[in-house]
Amino acid sequence: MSDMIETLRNDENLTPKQIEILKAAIELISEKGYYNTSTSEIAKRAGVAEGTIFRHYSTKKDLLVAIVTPVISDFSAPFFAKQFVDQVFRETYANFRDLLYAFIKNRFEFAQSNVPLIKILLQELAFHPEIQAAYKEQFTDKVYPAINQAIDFYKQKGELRDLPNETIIRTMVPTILGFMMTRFILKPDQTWDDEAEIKQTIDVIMGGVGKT
Amino acid sequence: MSDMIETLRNDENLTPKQIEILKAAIELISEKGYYNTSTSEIAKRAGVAEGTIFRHYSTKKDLLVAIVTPVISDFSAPFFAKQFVDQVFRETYANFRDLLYAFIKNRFEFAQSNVPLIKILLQELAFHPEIQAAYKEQFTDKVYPAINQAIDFYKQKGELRDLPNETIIRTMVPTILGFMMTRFILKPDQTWDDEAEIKQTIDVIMGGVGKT
Amino acid sequence: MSDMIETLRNDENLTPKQIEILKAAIELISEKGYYNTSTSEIAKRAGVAEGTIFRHYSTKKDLLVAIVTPVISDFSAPFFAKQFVDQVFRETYANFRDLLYAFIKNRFEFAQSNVPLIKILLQELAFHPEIQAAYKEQFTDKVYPAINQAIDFYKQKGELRDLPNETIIRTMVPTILGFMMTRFILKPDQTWDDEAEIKQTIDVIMGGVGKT
Amino acid sequence: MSDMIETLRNDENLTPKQIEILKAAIELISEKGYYNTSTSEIAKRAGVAEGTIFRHYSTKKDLLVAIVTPVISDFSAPFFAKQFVDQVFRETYANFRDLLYAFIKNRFEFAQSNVPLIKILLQELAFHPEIQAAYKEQFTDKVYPAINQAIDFYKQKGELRDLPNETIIRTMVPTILGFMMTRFILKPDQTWDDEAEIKQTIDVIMGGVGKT
DNA sequence: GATGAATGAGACTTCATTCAT
DNA sequence: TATGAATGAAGTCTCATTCAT
Repeated sequence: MSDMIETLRNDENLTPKQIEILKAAIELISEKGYYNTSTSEIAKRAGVAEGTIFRHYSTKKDLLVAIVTPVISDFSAPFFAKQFVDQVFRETYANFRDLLYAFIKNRFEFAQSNVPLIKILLQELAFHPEIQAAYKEQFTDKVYPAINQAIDFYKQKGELRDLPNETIIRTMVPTILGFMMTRFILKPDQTWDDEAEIKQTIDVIMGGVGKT
Repeated sequence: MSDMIETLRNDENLTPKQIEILKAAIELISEKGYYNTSTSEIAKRAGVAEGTIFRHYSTKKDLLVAIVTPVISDFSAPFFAKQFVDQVFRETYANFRDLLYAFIKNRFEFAQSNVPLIKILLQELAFHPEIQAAYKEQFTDKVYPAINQAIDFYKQKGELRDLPNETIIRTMVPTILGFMMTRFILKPDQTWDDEAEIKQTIDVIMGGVGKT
Repeated sequence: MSDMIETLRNDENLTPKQIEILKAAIELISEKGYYNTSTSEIAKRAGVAEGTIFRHYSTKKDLLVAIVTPVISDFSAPFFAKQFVDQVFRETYANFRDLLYAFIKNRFEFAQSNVPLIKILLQELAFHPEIQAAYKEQFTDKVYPAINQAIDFYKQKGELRDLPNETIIRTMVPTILGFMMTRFILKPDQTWDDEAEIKQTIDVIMGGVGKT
Repeated sequence: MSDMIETLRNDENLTPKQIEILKAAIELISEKGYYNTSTSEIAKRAGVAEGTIFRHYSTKKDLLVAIVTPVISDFSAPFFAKQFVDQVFRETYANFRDLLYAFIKNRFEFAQSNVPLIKILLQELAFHPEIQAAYKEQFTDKVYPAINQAIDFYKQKGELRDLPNETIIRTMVPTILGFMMTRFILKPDQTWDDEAEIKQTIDVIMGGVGKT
């Protein structure tokens, strides 16, 4: 998991103690939830004094937000940067299936190395307006327009049925998320044939929104 | 919402105070979450003394469990009672599409009148082993075998592709749940054409697991 | 000191524990100041659990305000009730000297039985806007107008020099307060001839503002 | 205010950082009180590291004492140096009125340029034995004997009534302090005719203790 | 001398739970 | 059965002080 943090924050300057705090907090909160994890526990596991936590994050909730918001932006960032959508889509992916495959594969790998963070995000999103705000900003500003554009593009190419974009999205998103949640959170210990599952997920989506 | 509780508990003997407590608890916990709702708040909204809550539910968590476990059984109960599966399936539903429609419609209505309870269930499932136990029992013992049987039945009738049952279920469940969660929890205020959405949901599923 | 509290609050309904809390808080805060007195200390001295304090006063500062505001109103109340000023002044006190004597005597006795409370008031007034508000209300609304009226009355009777009322007040108030503070707070343990001191205080005031 | 500090400490060797620390501490403590001012705040406003404060003042209270004790001695110093009393009094001031005027005028100006320091002194005197010690030493050793001597001198000259010195002092001190506190602390923003007020203050005192 | 990250004791406050009435 | 005052353990957070750099 230290990989994860290094990955996520290699641009910020985190002191070693700060990294320990984040690691401990992620572990504990992801296991037991935000409200069942006390700052003293986090401090103990991180090997720092409790006061040290508050030197870096002035509030317990600040710590949570500091943990969770990067996941939100990192989850959507790579695939939905504007120029990516504009330029790369049409050149790179011959058809919607290919795009879908690349996308799911890529996000699958991201999810795989960020399970605890994603768990925390899903669990706490419901109760913390601060997290909701970060989430909404990311999705309404970046993800949603990008998906829309992609859908329009492949509709024009005749690969998608003439359903409202909303409907197409509402078909895709829960299918993909449902797969990933089952895979990584609900039944992470089961043995999985990931390639086959990804293909099946794509089949489901294409069956629902693709042109025969 | 009092309807809901009366419906859910018409077999148990609940005193009026107990009903007020449950109603208050459901409202508050569903709005703000279990850990952000204090027993004193529940007591105040229910119009009872704080001690009264503990006369009926010896623990705050007991109260939560008392709220949540009925939803779990009620959610699966009607459709998955063993005799229902055995006898009714083959007689009633000409094909898998019809079964799916009836099932989704029926559970849709149930969800509609139990939004707060379902919200609580989803939010707290992650943190309370007691709830997980109830959930697992219900699903492994009742729902899963029933679905399995139904799938086998319609596979034999040649309506479903020859995928592992597991895969078929993992296609169906997130698709249906994803629809309902979007419909009732994420965007309850949007105007919805429910019939159309249900059909689209069925299309997606059939596209993924049905034989062409 | 229990006298004091009974006196001050005999109209409110205070539980025994609440009285213990107030007594302990008054003692400790008056000795060591608000910021040097912890709620746990107060609880210990009062013989209650720390939580009990917060059942009655939702904040440490609330407790302080509850202690201090009654002194503010009680200090000015009896002598400055409007009807008192209107009717009693001119009938009861032949001259300003007599009024002054009655007033100082009366407030002297009040101060005597409320030393700890007055200490707290003086010490904390500077830092707590809540207390300042109560103080301002009491003085601008009640005390100040009453004094003004009395001064005008005795000016007309030719007993006071023709100074601005402001000046007269600024002569009287610090002289009286200075006496009482020296008497009760700075040197309470010295032996005092109170009657003589009161007369001297009156002489000073009359020397400054009275007509020869 | 930097004037003030330079004035007060031109004999000590203060580094620039130390001066910044003192200035910041005086400003903040005088505004918000000792307990509401944290060392980190002082450090920030002074533009130094928190540790630097503790290099110069080993304790937060040491810093307070370092701020407050000079005011105590400076307030009394010039007028009450022994030789001053002995030699200058009888030569310089024809009568008590003149002495009083010179004294009040002089201390008035001192107070005027030291408002924040005096505020701190008054506020914290009650709670810090260290400050009380400095105060007592100054007054019992220097101020009190000097005043006594002066009073005796002017009593012999027949200008003061034959009251106990104690009584005369207790008339003078609160009257003068009361005026200055009203002038500089309670209502500093009101427009004041200082000369007139000083004269009135003297009138009050003379009315109380002077021979007619 | 100066820094500022780290400390840890202790402050205030919350709240599920108990129990005498 | 119902009450609600009382409890006390545990939580979050503050801050004067230390110390390695």
